[in-house]
Amino acid sequence: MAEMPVVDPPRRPGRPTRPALTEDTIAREALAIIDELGWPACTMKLLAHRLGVRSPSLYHHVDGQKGIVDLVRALVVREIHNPAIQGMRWDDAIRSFGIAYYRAFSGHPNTIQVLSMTPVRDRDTLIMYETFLQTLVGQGWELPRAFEALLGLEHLALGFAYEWNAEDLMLDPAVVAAQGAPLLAEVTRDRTDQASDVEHTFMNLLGRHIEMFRHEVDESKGPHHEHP
Amino acid sequence: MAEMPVVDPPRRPGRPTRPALTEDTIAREALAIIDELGWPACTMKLLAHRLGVRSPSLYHHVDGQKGIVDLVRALVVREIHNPAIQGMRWDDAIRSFGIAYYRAFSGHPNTIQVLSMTPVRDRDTLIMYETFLQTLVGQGWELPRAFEALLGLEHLALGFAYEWNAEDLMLDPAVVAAQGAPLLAEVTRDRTDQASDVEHTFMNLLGRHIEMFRHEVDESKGPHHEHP
DNA sequence: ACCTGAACACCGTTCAAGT
DNA sequence: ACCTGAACACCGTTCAAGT
Repeated sequence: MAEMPVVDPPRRPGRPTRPALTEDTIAREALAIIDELGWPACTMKLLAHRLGVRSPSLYHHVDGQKGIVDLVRALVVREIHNPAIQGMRWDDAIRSFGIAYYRAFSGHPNTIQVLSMTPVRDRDTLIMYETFLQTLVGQGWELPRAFEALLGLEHLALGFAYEWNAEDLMLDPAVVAAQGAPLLAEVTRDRTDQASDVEHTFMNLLGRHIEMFRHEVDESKGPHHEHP
Repeated sequence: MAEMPVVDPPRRPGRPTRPALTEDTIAREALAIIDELGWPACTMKLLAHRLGVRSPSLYHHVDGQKGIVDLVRALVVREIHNPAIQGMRWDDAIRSFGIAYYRAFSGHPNTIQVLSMTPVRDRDTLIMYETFLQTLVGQGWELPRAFEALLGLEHLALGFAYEWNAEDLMLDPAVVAAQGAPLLAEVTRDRTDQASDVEHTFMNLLGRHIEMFRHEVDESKGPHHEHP
């Protein structure tokens, strides 16, 4: 049988006639690897290999690993960001943003552990935040309250998306069962069956969250009623 | 001047007369490094060095890096866990647990990014969760609801503790200011001054959270009132 | 400008040797 | 049982050489 060479030189040294890489192709391939295999698997070597290139080549297009984090973040944020929330009432805007946020990260749960714990530097993400803040502040919210709402929403959505979808489950049913924690064992055991209910549960909690904000907003508008 | 040897052999090979390490001393030193320098700095080499030992020695006491994560988690959880919540009314139990959770992680913000994204395997943590669930279920909560409350509480507390205290801020005021996001720039710029208000704000949101749960519990007990 | 191979510093982990 | 030095495999990153 004829064999392919074991070590494949994907390309000989020297500038190629047409660039082999783009920021965009790098970003998409990185996200694909993370979705399939998790963050730790997304090494410069594997990423380069799947792009038909050697790892040092990446440094001509991206600012190392931090740059790759930025690119992946921008890719996910692009799924979330909807400029149209500016025209919505604040409660609809919060709901819309929350759902989009949840859905995007449910689709890419393995990105959460790095994206949620890494400094935000890319413009796309900052603009998305700014749009959210403007929408609320434009409707009478105090800025710090709007920022709290943003953070609260993020953590709610990320928590749900991560806990139920991530590769490395926080609570492995097998581990839990081995210890003396029967209730915890029950709730983690059933969890996989309930996967379909998760979005529904999230929606529910999101609604509660919005009601919570509504009370706050009403209060900040003063203790007097319109119709005493 | 007499100089200390540059390379210090902390101890010659062979079994020492008295063990140089303990699970506990390793755990405490690891937490100290993380608090001071952040997770990435807590390498096996530095940890061993600060304990007056070479890195391979650690493997006689701990199951590698994963084992160290478990030890650090147990240390932080020991600051949170309070068995007495079992005797409290559910709303007091939630408040007490939430505050303890927040305070512990505010004191160790650099642990969050690994502890919150790593599988829980240690007994101490599982017992703490189990106690929380038992307290709520024992007062008529449905188990899935109690679990949601636990997750929601964790994410609320972790989010606050991390966002305001961590080494690597998610939003660096300098970076934000350089982009076109004036509201976000304002809120992140002021944030450092407001550090003292953070706990107060958290308490506020925690209270709202509990009220949210109260509505849910009331509803699940049926639509009829005690006194029609 | 852009890809290559070689090289560097730095990881975690294993293990035989020594007490 | 427990610490050591040596060794291994694997990282990210830099850089001179080549087109």
